[in-house]
Amino acid sequence: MHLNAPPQFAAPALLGCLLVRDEVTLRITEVEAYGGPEDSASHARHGRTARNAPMWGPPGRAYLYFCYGVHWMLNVVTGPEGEASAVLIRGAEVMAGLGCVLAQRKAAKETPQLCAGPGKVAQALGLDGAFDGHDLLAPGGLELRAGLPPRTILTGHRLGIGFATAEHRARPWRFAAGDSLAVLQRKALHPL
DNA sequence: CGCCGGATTTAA
DNA sequence: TAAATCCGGCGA
Repeated sequence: MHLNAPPQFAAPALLGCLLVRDEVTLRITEVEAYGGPEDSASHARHGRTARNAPMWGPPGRAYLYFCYGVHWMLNVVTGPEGEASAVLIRGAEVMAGLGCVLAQRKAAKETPQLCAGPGKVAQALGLDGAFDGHDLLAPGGLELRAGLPPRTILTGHRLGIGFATAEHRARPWRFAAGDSLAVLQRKALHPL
């Protein structure tokens, strides 16, 4: 993991890494990079505020926020402390604790899309605002660990952004594991 | 202080 | 295709 790097470099490095909480272990399959004030789609676009403060913090911390009044979104803070950037965890596969995940997700059985989507990932891990700012590299609570990196990586544009500026098209912001089906709109991605 | 709209999910 | 359902940030 190279978290002390710009988000577009840290993002693909997070693919295959593990998110562990109690008996649940998820393997990250899809991520999306977000930058600082210069990134018009980032929460940091209006500068530092109470909500996005974790984005300016040291890498390896969690940044969680409530979206659409419905779902929590998990980000891994990247880049050097003092600069804002983070990587949204968009999808994952269940490696352990399937029973817990099914209960959290209120699902009857496992499917490739069980944890495909940022809201689903946080729900599967039972996360909420209490984990905002949590140190993912320290033991306890929610942990980020090295895992099995994908053999190939897919890349493409961001999802859910209602506009597409030249900056957004200039380079890829979304990355996914080529060996996984836990990826939304996989057809929109292409090999790195 | 009130309004607008969003890094989404699910069900109809 | 729309509803669910909050709150951050901006304009007044």
